[in-house]
Amino acid sequence: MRDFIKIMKALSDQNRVVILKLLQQRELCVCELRELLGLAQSTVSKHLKILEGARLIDYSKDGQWVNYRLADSEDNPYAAALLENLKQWLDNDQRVAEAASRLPFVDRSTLCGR
Amino acid sequence: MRDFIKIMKALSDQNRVVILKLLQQRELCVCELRELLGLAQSTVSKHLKILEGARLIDYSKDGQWVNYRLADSEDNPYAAALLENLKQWLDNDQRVAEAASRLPFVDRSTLCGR
DNA sequence: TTTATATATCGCCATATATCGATTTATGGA
DNA sequence: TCCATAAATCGATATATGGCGATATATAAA
Repeated sequence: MRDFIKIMKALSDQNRVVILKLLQQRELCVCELRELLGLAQSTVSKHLKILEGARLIDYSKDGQWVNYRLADSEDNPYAAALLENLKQWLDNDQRVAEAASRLPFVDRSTLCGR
Repeated sequence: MRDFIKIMKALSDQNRVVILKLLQQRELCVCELRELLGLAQSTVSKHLKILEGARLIDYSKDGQWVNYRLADSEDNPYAAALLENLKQWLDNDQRVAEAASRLPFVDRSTLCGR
């Protein structure tokens, strides 16, 4: 039950759902997500922590960046089912579509560093 | 998105999930749920209102009782998917199993007035 | 019509959550 | 070694949520 509730809570916030929808397209670092969501960096980090705690996303470090991606949730039926469902859902949502449309133009090297 | 979030929020509480699992067995009135959950009547009503707002449950009046049941969510893909998933999930959860085991012995006519 | 009872609503409180700015930590480059 | 920068953590605040008891509403029975 605890795992299930954790996933439901993680999915109970619009910004976190948008993050998952964006990660369906490609891996993203925190600064790219910050730009796409228009939130403070600390807020994005906190959201990512919650998604990670629910085992909906994973990350790997790439130098100074941390790349986040959808979790490979073989051993996690709730996460697997919801992530699968989410692939079909919400593509036409205003906020998702708006952020996704800007995704191709977001690039960490122009955004962050020099 | 709003509908989706509403469903996720509705499913983000253990007691509400237990209610849905119990309603998989049969229709239940508020006083039966109050007994099975061990919560105040007003609290149960509030939970039911939230589940109803997410269109996960429906009700019909039967005299002084109000019978709640799982929603017939044909036109509601999010609710349909989650309710379907929930049928497979959480049967072995401690709280769900405990409440479900008492379900056969709960009867509105003994519970509520005589 | 009065009374009893099942349910809904209201008001309150304690806790949880979303957000931000400031600070800390970690990594890469000078 | 020192500095710049990406990300994490901390601290504060405003809002949301879950719980209860008290009250209001609706229905059935007397």
